[in-house]
Amino acid sequence: MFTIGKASEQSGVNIETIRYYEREGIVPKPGRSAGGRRLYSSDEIAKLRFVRRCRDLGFPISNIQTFLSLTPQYDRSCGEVRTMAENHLGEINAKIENLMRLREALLSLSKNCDDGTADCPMLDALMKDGFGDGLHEQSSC
Amino acid sequence: MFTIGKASEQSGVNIETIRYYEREGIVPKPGRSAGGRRLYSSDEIAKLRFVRRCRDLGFPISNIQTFLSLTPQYDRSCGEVRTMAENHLGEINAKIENLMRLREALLSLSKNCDDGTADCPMLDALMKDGFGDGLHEQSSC
DNA sequence: GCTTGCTCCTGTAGTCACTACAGGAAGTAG
DNA sequence: CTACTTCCTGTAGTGACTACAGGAGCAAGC
Repeated sequence: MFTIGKASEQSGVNIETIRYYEREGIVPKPGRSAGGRRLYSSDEIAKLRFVRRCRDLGFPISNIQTFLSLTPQYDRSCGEVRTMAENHLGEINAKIENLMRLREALLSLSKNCDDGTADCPMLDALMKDGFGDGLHEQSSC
Repeated sequence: MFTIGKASEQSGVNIETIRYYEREGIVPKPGRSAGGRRLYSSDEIAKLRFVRRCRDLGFPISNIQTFLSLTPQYDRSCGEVRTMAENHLGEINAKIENLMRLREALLSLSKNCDDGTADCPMLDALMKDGFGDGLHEQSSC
């Protein structure tokens, strides 16, 4: 059994975050030592690691809770997991697309700054009417 | 002069968000009508629109506050704006890269789900040791 | 046995950029 | 005058943590 510090080290989850996960019921409450300290088994640490990896992959906690509730009956879970992963992939793709459009917009704004005149063309353009409205709607390009 | 509803419509900033910007000192307090309602000039609405566009471009509020403080003396601002825009571009590029790596990881995880066996290989892999640790460090690929 | 220093405890508040809601007042149209 | 809409203030909630205050447990050295 490991204290929270070791569990944090081994799982890669911050100590404060572990306590937060416990408070929120995302991971089960661990046992305690005589002095009241949390004690984690290797399985519990593996669960923390699992949560961290899912978070690293960008899954929201709500998804991870579903994952954790599914894991005992693996045989049913695969379809659900796949659906959630696909939804998540869709969101990631949308985010990438948005960021790339945003990058283009920024580049086109800031390259004008090279001309050395007194005014800043970038702020100018942002102040004017009509630029960049509807940046996040897919109709305009 | 326009009420907050019209200002919201014309600037594209939510009513609650306008009040939030005022509370936080991001935009100056507008005048009030006899009955105590906020009244916005076209200039103030333009400022709100400017804030929204910058937010759409992903700038944090702190940057936008700098932009707004710079705009009166345009002649000095261009360099600073460009620096901030370039920093911001760097962050956007990093985000895009991370998301793309993340997409690859997810794809490679979820495509195994096709094989129709009872266990979910995706959750399996995430539970195991060694997968995906250091996803967000740039050393690993 | 005692001190030092580290780790841990609880509980609360702060982060970012909003968003939502409750309970009431002002303004407008018929 | 009534009904309806818009607005007001103030507070709390969102997601996923992070930080801090003030105190307690624990191990090692003297």
